[in-house]
Amino acid sequence: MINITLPDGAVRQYESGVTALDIAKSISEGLARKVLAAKVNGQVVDATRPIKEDSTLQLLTWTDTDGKATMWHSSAHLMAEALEALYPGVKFGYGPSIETGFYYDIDLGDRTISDEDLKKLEAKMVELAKQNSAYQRKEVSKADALQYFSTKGDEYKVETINELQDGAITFYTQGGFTDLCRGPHIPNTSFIKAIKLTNIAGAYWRGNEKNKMLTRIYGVTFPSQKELDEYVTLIEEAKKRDHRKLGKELELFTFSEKVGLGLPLWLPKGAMLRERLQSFMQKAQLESGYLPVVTPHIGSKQLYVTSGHYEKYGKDSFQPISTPEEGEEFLLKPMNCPHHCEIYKSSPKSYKDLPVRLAEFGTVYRYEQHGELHGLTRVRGFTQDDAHLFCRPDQVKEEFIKVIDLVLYVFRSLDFTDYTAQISLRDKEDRSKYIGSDENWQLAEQAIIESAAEKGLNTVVEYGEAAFYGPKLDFMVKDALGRKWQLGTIQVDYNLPERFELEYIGADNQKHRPVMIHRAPFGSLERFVAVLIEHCAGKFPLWLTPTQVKVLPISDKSLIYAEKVAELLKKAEIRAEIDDRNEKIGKKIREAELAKIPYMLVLGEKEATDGVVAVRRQAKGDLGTMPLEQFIGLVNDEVVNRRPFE
RNA sequence: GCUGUUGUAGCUCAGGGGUAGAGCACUUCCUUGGUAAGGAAGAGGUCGUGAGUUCAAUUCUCAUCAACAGCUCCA
Repeated sequence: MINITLPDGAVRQYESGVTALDIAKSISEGLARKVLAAKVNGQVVDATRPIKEDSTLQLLTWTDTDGKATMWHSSAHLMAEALEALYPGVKFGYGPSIETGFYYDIDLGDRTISDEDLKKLEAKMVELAKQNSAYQRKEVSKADALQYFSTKGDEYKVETINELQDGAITFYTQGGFTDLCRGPHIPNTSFIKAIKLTNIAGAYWRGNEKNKMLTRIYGVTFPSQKELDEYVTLIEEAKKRDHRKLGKELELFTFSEKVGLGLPLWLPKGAMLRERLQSFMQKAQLESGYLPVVTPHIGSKQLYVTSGHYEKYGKDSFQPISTPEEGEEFLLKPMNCPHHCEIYKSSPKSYKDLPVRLAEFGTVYRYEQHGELHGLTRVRGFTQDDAHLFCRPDQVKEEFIKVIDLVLYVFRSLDFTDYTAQISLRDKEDRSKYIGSDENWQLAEQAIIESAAEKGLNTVVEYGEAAFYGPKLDFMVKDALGRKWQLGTIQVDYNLPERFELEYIGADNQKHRPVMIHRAPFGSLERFVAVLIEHCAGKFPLWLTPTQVKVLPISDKSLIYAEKVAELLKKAEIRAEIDDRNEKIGKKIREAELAKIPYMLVLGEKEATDGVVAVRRQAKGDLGTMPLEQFIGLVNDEVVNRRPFE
């Protein structure tokens, strides 16, 4: 007999060799019907694997992330089975589960597959799922594994097996399909009730652009049709939040082929929104001891040779522009830090002067590959809320923590709660991508890790995500469609001070090297606005929104009163507009609602007579009448406290 | 940059070998209307661009540009 400890702490006894599924059945049949996989001693395994020693056990169902992942991974196998049935000879790459759903990379040879084919494939999957095929695990020797896939002619699997250790290779078979797989899998295909294949895309074999491009089919499955319907609704809602769509509708920004790809044009409403964000940041920075600086949009090529940017990105950047006579070369600035280093150097510094915090909304230009451009989130010209802190080594941590505080203050002020703090470190294998000594990197990494820990940040570590001159603490958020973007970033840098030979005179009257902290809480204004739009679905908080109040006279008869009200609102520094068109009130309201104007004042003869305003709140409706002063007080309160829209 | 899909009016989209259509927006007139679309008339497009096939191309073919999805990249 063995002891099984359940999540609630209860310990039950079972025969050795019992499976998680057996245990589930012993608890209740209903539970057993829902079990997708099991976590035994912290490891996710098949619910049908025998347990032979005392263990802790958690039964995984659809509500567990690992349960979903197992189901989706099994769904990838089901899709592979369907593919093989419909397209004999198809070869398979990788087929993992992802955050929502799964994909499988396949090689169809000369054939192509279209969106219409996905319907057939879905139908085949449904048909196969109904056969209740069990997912059967089998341990195989490396030789046998190679033999199987060589015979089958699947070179991708052969390549994968060649890199595996003998003795650690398993196959899973369901129905007539066998795949190389570590597992785990759901007990059988009947759990997969609703299937949606979402899209087809190309993907390089093993993610390397030098390799052959395979066809990737994405899909998602659910335990019932109801959940699939909910998912479809969710996707539709997300699409409505897309900042590219809302940016157009709300007249915030536009693009022009003639101006150039990835070069956003800010329309008046968007520009004003941007300016408000800038003033907000400037105020916060002034309070935190930052000093403003302004630098030009171009800099001598030599500047970037010194910084190392030229060597690293020179050929993948906009190429230098040169003077007509002398042929001097200048680069559009891709970074503000070299300029700021030169500002630091413009006067000798004492240890008493540090830290020096130089801030600039610096517009930078980077060549991004054509296929990378994406709305405002990935552009070729953008403005960073950049600053560089030059400090003594003993000040690094304190400064770093203050910057974290600032970033968190910004996020809080804008109601951003869903973000992750990512510690971006060097690639473990390839160190050639980075400049500077190991010692400096270790110091920088340590400063970041310690500061993040001290602030109690929830962090994830990502290797290979560091900048070439130093590690970063990146604040990541997701867009409406679940794509992850880096917003704020804080970087510790021991390398640029060396390259620029930055110095200060210490208390010992000797020259010392300062440490630099690069930081941008918004990251770029473009990306930040994009994410903000999606975050609030275009319903900006009152302090940011372009038009705060729309004054709606019911007819010409109340026009004079309405104009007076609009005038008084403007005097109170409230962004008010009047809709004096010859239209019915219903239409004016509808349009203001669709434009997501937070407040509407409906003014007719009654209000004019009583000297009050009838207030309507976007999406909420009529709030009744009140004196204008009271309404102004309401608006000011909402603005001062930076309340979110709802 | 790579693979795939798409490109028709300011916007959203229909159509299809014989030189184009809807809704919204816009203009004018009528209407002075009380909390999400009042009525009528009108204006607006060489169907992304360039070639080819054809008596004839916006429609078919090719190239090119751009957008979208994914991959790769991201100081």
